[in-house]
Amino acid sequence: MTTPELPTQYTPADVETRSYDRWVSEGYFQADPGSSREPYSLVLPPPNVTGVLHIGHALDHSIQDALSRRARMQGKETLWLPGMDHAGIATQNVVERKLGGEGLSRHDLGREAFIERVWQWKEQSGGAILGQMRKLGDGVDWSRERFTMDEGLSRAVQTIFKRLFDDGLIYRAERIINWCVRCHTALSDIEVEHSEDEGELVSIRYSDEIVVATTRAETMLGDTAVAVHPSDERYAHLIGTHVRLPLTGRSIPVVGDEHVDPEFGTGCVKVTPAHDPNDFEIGRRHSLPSVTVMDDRGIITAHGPFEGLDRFEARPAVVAALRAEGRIVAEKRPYLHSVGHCSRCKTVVEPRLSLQWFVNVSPLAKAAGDAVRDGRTRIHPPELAKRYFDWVDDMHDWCISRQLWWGHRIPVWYGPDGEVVCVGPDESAPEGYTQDPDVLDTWFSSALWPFSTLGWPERTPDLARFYPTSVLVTGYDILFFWVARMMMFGLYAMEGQPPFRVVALHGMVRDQYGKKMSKSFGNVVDPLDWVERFGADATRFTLLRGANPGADVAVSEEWAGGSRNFCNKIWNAIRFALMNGATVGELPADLTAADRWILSRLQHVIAAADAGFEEYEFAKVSDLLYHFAWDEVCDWYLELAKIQIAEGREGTRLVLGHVLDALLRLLHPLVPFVTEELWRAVTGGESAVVAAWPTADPRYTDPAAEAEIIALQELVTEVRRFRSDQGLKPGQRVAARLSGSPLGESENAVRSLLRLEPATEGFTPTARLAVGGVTVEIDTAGAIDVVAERKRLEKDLAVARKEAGQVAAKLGNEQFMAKAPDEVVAKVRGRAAQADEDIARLEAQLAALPSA
RNA sequence: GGACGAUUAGCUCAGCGGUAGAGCACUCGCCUUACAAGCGAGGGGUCACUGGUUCGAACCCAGUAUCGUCCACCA
Repeated sequence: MTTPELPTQYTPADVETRSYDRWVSEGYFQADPGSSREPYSLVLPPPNVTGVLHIGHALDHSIQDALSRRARMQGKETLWLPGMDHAGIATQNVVERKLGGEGLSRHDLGREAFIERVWQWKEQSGGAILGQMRKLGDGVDWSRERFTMDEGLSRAVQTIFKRLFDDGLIYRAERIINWCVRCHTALSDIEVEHSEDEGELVSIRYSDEIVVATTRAETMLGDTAVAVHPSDERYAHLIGTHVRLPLTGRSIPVVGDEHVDPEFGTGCVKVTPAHDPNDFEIGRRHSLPSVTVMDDRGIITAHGPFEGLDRFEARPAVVAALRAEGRIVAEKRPYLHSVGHCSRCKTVVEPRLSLQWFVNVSPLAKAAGDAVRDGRTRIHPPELAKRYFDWVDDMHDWCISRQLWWGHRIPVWYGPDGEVVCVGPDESAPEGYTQDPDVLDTWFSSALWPFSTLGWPERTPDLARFYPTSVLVTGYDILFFWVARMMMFGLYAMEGQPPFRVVALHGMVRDQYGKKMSKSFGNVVDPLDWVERFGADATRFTLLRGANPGADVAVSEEWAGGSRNFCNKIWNAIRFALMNGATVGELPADLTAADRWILSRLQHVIAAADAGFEEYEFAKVSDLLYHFAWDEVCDWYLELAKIQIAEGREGTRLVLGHVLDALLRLLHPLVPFVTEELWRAVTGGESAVVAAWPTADPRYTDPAAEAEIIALQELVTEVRRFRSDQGLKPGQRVAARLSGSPLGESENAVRSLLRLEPATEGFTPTARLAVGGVTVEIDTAGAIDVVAERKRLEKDLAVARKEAGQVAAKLGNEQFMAKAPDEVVAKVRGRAAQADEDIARLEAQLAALPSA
């Protein structure tokens, strides 16, 4: 065994630069589809190539790394596949902004040169992300790194598009879509964020009898009807008549439509089919024309005085003009209403009539719902499944075309006479056809990630072996964007096999007050900053300690510091063990109670850790190991081991080695760097990465030893409490006489821990403590603070009497005795006995106190 | 407008039917040769409110309040 000199303080920067390259070059993270081991696979939610990883990614990665490292240690053929997403609109925006800084627009460059620029940016930005992942210690299979715009993944996109097209599940239609006037593209419904914004609700008189209300006055230029409820008595007689539209003088019909709520406002609605989704539907039902009054930049195109104005300039201008004509009958300002914003640039989204490509999601969404309903995929925590169903069961068709340049180009070509041809991979469009200029929504290719990365549409060994993946780990915020769509496409492309068996959702990382992190608020944590200051292990451990399933994680520097301290604690425990000759080997039969106790506790901890991992309870697992390591191993066992080693007990060295070896392996998935270093030092093994995951061994379960050590702990704590209360310095030795129930071999340990001298000639006890049948008489070699001690004993006595009273009342309650389960009654009886014992003890101690 | 979640110690959170817990913070005492990034001993909570179910409720049910999140085409 090697016994390297470990410094007294652990320095994460040193430890964390040593292992990663070796892990990769040894091929530990590289999966083999040909092995006979049970497969365990997961795909990394691909970060956007645009940015750098934020603390939320660090949480996501820490969980996945923990799961995959444990699976690997369990002997499974483990694949964690990394990669990145081209993130169409987000990336294009970033590069456009950079161009803007040079005074250029993408149009100045032209499509091809612009895309070239984006690729350059991708190389640079993507590299930064890979560096971050290495620093975090992500055990991913670099040989399988993928990018959504790779050739193979692009083939997958084209293949599934063609398949969906041929199945009639992709269609092109003129619809009202969400349009971002800044990004110049259509957006899907979920790319629109709604917020309650201030606006102005104006009521406009269209005729003597008809008043309509609107928050978007400029759209009235495109009105082609007024709608009322067909059974609204006030207006029924007007249906079929016409009114003259103010400002334009156009004559528009009054129609009756069920959509109108007679209770709301005046009961009359202006109908603008080209600029409002509801109005579009009304227009369809009544064959109304659509009049477009705004272009793709939000500039008014309707001929007249407003032409050329931006929509937000036109709005007050139109209102002013109407007021001048005496048409405004009421204004409500401020008027709070829900306004959609582009999720990328926050610009107010404009509903716009436009020709776009859509996925008919009905059959796909049904299948996606069923797969979770029948348990082929389990959503964890289950509470979040309801959200998933709500979404999947009522999904609108998905607008997939984007008027962008960066992305997968829509594989549809148009002939000179309007022919439409969808071109699959390895096919080419007929001569003279031109390709649709648009690209696909970035989530279209993300939806293929779990199988496109494994080689689909080819039938590769990876696909056969690692699909469906074992688990998907991601934040609940992209349940709809991504998870639901992977489910839809996975089930469609892979003959009903869902992309993952489990979806394990985590929350968002928040600051120490539970507030959302935002750049403007200045509370954003950069994971690399923490890695530098506290270490990657501490950063990961901090995140995992807070990771309750589906719940947000509040983190702070204090927590990170605490995690760093924990790593240091482990470091020093190992340092102590190595200095004391801890070793791994066959355990002898003659072990002390302390040895048997810690071995027994270890078995419980292994079982509990397994249970926690199975349920994705990372906070529980972290907490469990934290307390086992710190409270039990370090604070008690190590202290007892010191005494036993001084006594020359060989078994203790072996137990120490055994327990620390197992503890390091248990901790390795959570804090890989420091455990790797220490585990190699303790065991001389090759690497914790490929070490076996500990399994509980019932032979070491020992309730008697556990009871014995618990009794010892209580006794020691009580005496320490006395010493502390009495102001006896820790170093001060006092004489004591122990008697009563058998402490057996532990008496020496108790004396050592408490620095109790044997009672010799002239021993005159000044205090008598009794715990669990053991009586300790102490000669403090001087007067004790009788008043303080009496006060404390009386307080404890009062507590004990109260407890005794409560418990007696319970035992005297017939209903309780009749209905409570036996184990509960037994427990209460135990409490009664304990209370009686406490009372007797405290009374005796009080009686033994010398009078003041 | 719907749906879901939360409300427990100063802060962040566990506990989800049988004696209120953790980390950090706080108080007191300690440089006890693994660790002061440490050790020992403490203080601190009518578990949001009101009812109900139960022998027994932080935990189950109903309602109220306050936060939060998601979803929504009400002009």
